[in-house]
Amino acid sequence: MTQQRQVILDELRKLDSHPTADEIYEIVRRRIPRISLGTVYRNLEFLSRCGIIRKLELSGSQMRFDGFIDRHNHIRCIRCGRVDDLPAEQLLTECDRDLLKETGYKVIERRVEFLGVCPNCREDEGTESAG
Amino acid sequence: MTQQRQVILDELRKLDSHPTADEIYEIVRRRIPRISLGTVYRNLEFLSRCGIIRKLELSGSQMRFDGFIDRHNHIRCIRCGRVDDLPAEQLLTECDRDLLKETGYKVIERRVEFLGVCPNCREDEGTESAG
DNA sequence: TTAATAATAGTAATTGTTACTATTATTAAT
DNA sequence: ATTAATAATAGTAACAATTACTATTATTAA
Ligand SMILES: [Mn+2]
Ligand SMILES: [Mn+2]
Ligand SMILES: [Zn+2]
Ligand SMILES: [Zn+2]
Repeated sequence: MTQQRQVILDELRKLDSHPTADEIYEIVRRRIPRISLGTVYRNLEFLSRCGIIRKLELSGSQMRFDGFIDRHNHIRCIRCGRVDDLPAEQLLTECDRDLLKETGYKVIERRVEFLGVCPNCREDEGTESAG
Repeated sequence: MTQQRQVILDELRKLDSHPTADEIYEIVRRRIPRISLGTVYRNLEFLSRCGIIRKLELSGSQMRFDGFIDRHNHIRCIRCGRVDDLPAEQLLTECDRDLLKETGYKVIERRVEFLGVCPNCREDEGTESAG
């Protein structure tokens, strides 16, 4: 834990706004004015690989980061881009109404993406030493 | 409908692979060798704005395009990046097993993102002329 | 202290995408 | 046909997010 890494982690944990790397850079700069953007990216990558933070690969191009690693989903505003947490397993149609009450968000759309291993790749795994 | 636009649409509709703009460019080039990547991007944008194709903003950075606009979700291979269709409303935990049978995909993770309008933006809408 | 290791700052390179511009194609009016 | 107006193109430049590179600085282990 270098000073830079610690400050990045500290500042990220203060936020519930799921900032981009650039936003974190601007915040950390107040405490470490000479830190470089590369260091921010490198440490965010490091921390998320260690499972200390979460890297959110939401739709849209920019990566966002989350200081809280408990299992939860997210909701994004299609107007301003803001990303908020979603109470754990609040899901699907029947929840849209509850969500309005609980978070104030009017749900317009839901995106569900499954991640898995395709048949081809599963075959490859079988072929290898010990998938 | 220019020739370029038509060929882009034709080729996209031949595929079920949800190609990136670059992949479409490479394919269309075989029929129109002098087409430019800019034209491909411009027409994909145009076609998806018209609702003729779908632009998929899945997690991960690159945009993908879908010639089929009926409502369906997608599944991506975490190994090779391949994106496949998902039978319409197959959803969540109990489905993982069925998905394995139906698509051959071993589900590792699910990502659900809600899109909506945040409380702030909803307030703004109220303030404006006619939301 | 010196050598080995690791992380950094600063910058350059890469990548996906969009914007710009001069040229070419299409249409409508003469 | 000839012209003018419009739209789309090819090619290139600009852009923004991210990653890679490199010389320097900090840390640790002999
Ligand atoms: Mn969160
Ligand atoms: Mn599809
Ligand atoms: Zn908003
Ligand atoms: Zn695969």
